[in-house]
Amino acid sequence: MPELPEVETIARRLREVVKDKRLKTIQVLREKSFQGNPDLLVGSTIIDISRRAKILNFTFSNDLHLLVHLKMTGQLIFVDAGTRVGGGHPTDDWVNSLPSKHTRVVIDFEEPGTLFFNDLRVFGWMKVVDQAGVDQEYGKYAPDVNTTEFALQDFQEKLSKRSQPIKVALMDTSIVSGIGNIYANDALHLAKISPLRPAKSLSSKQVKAVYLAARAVIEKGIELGGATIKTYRTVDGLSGDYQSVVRVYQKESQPCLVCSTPIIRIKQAGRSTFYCPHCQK
DNA sequence: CATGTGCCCTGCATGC
DNA sequence: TGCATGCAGGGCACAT
Repeated sequence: MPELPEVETIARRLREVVKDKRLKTIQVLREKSFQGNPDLLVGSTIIDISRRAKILNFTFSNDLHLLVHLKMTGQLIFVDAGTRVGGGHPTDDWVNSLPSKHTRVVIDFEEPGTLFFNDLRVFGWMKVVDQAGVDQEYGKYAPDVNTTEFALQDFQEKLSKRSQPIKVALMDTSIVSGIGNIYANDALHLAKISPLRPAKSLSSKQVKAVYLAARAVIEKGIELGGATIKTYRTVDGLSGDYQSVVRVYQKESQPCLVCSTPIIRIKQAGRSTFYCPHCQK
C-alpha cells in the first residue's frame, strides 16, 4: 500500500516514539512474515529509523538491522497507554484492539509500549540482517525519486531503452524507486503526458517534465504525511492528507481538475491507470 | 537485457 | 442468501 511518502512518514513518526527503546520480546505470529532470527534483537536498543525506497530500517545498538517492507497491506502501529502512532494500509485495525487477526509480529519494549506489524495479505515482511544484508537489499533498487542520486540524465537514458508505457516504467524499481500507483498516475497528469506513451517516445523536454512532476508529487506527498485513500475516518498519528489533493488516482469518471473532462481508467501491467484523455498527450 | 504474465495472500464490493 | 468475479497504494520468479 504505502509508497515512498507513506513509508517516510511512518519512519518519522516511529522515530519519535521508539528511538532509544530496548527490545524486550518479539513474537512472530506468522512465520512467512519474518525472515532471520528475531531473538538476535532481544536486549538491543533501537538507535535510528531510516527509509530507502519503500523499506524501513530499524538500526539496533548491536549493529543489526530490522528491515520492513509493508507491500500492499502492511501497517506498523506503536501503541502506548492509549496513544497510537504509525501508519500503513488503512483498515479497522487502526482503531481496533491489537493484536488482531492480521497481526503478524509483536514487539515489546523494556520501556512502555508495543509495536504491531499487521499485514492483511501477508505480502509484506520483516527481516533481521547485518550491514551487508542492508547493502544487498538496497542494492536491488534504483535511486529514490526524491534524492539527488536520481539524475535526469540517467533517467532519460533508461527511458530511451524502454518501449513499455511510461506509466509502467515509472513504477519499475530498476529505473527509479518510491513511485507506486498513486504517484505514478498523479505525476503523469501533472506532467500532461499520457500513461500510454512508450517511454522511448518522449522528447527530452517531456522526460524532464515527468522527472520534475514525479519529484513534485512525491514531495507533496511527504509534506502531507502520505495518502490515506479509501478511508472514511481520519486518525491522528496514523493517516495522511495527500488524498485531499490527489489528481487522478481512483477518480474514474470524475472531472479532471484542469479541464473537467471525465477521468478514464484503463489497465496497464495488471494495475489500474487513471488519466485525463484531454490534458495528457 | 527487456517485456509480459502469473503469483504470493486476504478481504471487500459488485453483480447474478 | 450463495456464489463468482474483479479489485486492492508491491515486487518477485519465470518464460519468451
